[in-house]
Amino acid sequence: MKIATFNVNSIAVRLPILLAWLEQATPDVVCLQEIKCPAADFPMLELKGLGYHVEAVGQRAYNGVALLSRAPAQDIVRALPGEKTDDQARYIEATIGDLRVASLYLPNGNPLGTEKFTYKLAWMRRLKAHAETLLAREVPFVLAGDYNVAPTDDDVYDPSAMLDDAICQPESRARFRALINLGLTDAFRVLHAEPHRYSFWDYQAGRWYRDEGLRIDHLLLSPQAADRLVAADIDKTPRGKDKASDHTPVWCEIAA
DNA sequence: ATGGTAGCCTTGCTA
Repeated sequence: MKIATFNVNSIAVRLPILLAWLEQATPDVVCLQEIKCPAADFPMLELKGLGYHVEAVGQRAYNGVALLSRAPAQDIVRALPGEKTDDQARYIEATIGDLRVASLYLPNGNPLGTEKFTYKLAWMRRLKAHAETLLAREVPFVLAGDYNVAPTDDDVYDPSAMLDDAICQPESRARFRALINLGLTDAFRVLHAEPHRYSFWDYQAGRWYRDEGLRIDHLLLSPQAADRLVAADIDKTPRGKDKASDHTPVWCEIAA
């Protein structure tokens, strides 16, 4: 089963690029982030036309996540547990085949010293707690999405330029490592040792043209899913097109 | 050089 994560930065604007990528890459499951629309406005028909079931959690203007899957999604959870007052559309999880799959959009957290960074760290604490719950169920799972964390300086084009960014803070990285230390596997990194492979390039300052990016989109696998990992990579093709997202898809293949 | 660009339903916010 091929599972991908793609922050589209508006599904309305990115639909042509997404459809072209689905036809070329033929993933079985796609975790989308930043759809930036209410679920009712999601372009269901176009995706059903390519053979995908669609489940989305959205809101107006910001955030929003979705799951596309060739097999129907079952037992859907539409929010990250642990905070009833959090109404930001950042999490959806479902059973697809024999896997539990989540599409998550972790808060960016900038600027430092504000409630935005506090919210990011609290969200990461909740994600860890929920991962522990999933591990206790002993069902293979994949937590895929835009983590807004570059795990190490190898995942950053210029660490000195990111010293004051929430994406590279020691606290952000410590909470990401806490997820890994539960026994989760970074699907791309475990198969690719080479540094400076990116999934995001800022629109500004010619970052894409100069390959100055960040690796912040990740697929974290439970031990039972990691045992079945056969391939993973970043597909830069969609980022090079006209009207591209600032992110590009990351994918992994889990043996049946 | 504290800018630059993109998408929001905009005159600023988020990234």
